[in-house]
Amino acid sequence: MPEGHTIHRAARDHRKVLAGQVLGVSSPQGRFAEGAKRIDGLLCTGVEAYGKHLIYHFEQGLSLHIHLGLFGKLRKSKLPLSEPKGAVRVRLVGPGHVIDINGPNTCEVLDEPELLTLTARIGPDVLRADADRDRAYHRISKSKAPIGRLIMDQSVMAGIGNIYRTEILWRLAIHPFTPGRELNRGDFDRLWEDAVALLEIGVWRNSIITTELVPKGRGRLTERVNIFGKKVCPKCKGNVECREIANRKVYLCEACQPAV
DNA sequence: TTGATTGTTACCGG
DNA sequence: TCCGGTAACAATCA
Repeated sequence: MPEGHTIHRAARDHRKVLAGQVLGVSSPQGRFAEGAKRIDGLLCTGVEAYGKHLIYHFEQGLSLHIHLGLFGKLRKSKLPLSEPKGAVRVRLVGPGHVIDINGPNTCEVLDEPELLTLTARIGPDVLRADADRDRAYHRISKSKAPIGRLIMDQSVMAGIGNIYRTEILWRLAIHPFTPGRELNRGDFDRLWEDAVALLEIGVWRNSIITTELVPKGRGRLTERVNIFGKKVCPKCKGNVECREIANRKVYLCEACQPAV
């Protein structure tokens, strides 16, 4: 489920619901390491996203670090408490709402130095105002690795996942196997700005939407993409190829995204 | 039961 | 040192 937009959306939402409140924190299906620092009954001082990592800040310099991985899910519901559904590893209980965190890849309490170590290894996040895009360009411009690998490398730039990778490169007519150092600054800036725009739409609509024409109206918002998982290129009607980069499927149109 | 999946990390060899 | 490949882990659904 989670690319960067999911996590940023949760951070913005959970901040409203939990920040400034003393939380009950439990682990119905135990996931905290034995001897982990306790955060239940502490004041939640903020919620923040760094790429796909979600950080709940608490008093005493402690924070809860969540990474949903491929399968994890967040579920918010109103009090009163209901039975946890599925593999709930952490349950955050505020004055009016409950956040259940199902099947996260990472779920740990960090102190300040540990949080610094974590954030230091996460690249500039396209959805963060403080992101330093020059840092991302610096890495990309020096690498011969395919751009399809680099933009999904969270230490190069954070937030893009497998679907956005395919969609962004198609929108910019960049072949996924293009070496990073072949991109000029203009290409990179367009790529960065398209990532920001698409992920912001994702946050707003709570769904991956990369097509230009999104039907208005109140219909249920489902995922709308151009070529991810498709057979026919919507632009040229040609064949969509499916290849692999970094062990994940990437789709491309050889006609619209010519190799360099 | 099998396979696939909007993710990450550790480890190994070139 | 860097880079690419592989395995492992996570949970759910068709």
